[in-house]
Amino acid sequence: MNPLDLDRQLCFALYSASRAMTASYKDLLAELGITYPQYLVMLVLWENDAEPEGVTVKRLGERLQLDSGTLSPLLSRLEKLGFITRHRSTEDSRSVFVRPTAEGAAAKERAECVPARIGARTQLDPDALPGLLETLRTLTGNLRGDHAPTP
Amino acid sequence: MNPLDLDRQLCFALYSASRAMTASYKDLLAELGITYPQYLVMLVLWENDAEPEGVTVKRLGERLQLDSGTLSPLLSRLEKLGFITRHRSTEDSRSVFVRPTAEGAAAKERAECVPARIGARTQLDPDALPGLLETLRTLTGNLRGDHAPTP
DNA sequence: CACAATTGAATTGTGTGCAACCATTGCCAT
DNA sequence: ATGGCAATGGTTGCACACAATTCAATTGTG
Repeated sequence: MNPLDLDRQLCFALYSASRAMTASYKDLLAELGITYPQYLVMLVLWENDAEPEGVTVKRLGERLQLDSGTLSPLLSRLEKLGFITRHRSTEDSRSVFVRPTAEGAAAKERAECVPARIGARTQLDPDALPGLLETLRTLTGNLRGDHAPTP
Repeated sequence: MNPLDLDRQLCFALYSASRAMTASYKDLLAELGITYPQYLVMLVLWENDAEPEGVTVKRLGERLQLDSGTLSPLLSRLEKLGFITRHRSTEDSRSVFVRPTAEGAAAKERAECVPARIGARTQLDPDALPGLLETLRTLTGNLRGDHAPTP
């Protein structure tokens, strides 16, 4: 069998599923006025709303596996939208803390129904979800692991 | 439980896995001199190398779920790289046929080892692969299915 | 046949991703 | 202290994605 058959490529199945997922979020997030990657940033901020200072850009990058080249302009847009503020750390002025504004914090309530609505659209068996999550996480870890030239 | 927990979001697991996969292809495709989306286009062209005319842009878009806004500039780059040629259909001059050049066709041989090398990096049980593919395809279909406002 | 509606690509504009580079800041061994 | 070095975030440049628009070519309808 042809090893290059598109429909047999895991990469394409992932690529398609990921784009379909992002597209499905679009109308729900439009109600909040943000994009999907911006939503991911807000998830991290909402998770850490106990931190009075907020979360550093470095920590956001680690959590989402995004570098400053992606995050910097994205955070600028979130700032302009009034969802977050940025301020340099007084401890170490290399670091920049990101914190939700009152409006950004309030958006959390409106976002709480989003996962369930997406979950319904997937029509997946809820019992199958944890296994799929675990498989994808393992896969991601394995792919990130071998940075070696070519096993 | 917090419904907004990042690590419990299928969307983020997919997003991470897809980006890790694309990143993993990078060094392998660098040997061919193309990017990952360009590789996907070449897969479709290689699949249809029996067609003497090639494949239309429309068909490429259907196969990859990409619109002309993405494909047009991507095809321009593949053309400049010498991998493909484009020519308008004589039957219906709205359509544009895309065909691999000799160089583009020859690259197929060099690409044949790529899926196996990626497969090794995933460290997935080969028996688990078909099930995962099926799950992802079903998921993609379900997400594309409901274009309705908000089930 | 005229002509409105549709189709297929290309173009434009916005927002990611990511590599490469840069400026500033902190750290540390001399 | 101080010169070298790592850490942090910003900037630049390129390549997607995708919505919206444009334009030419075709099709459907009376």
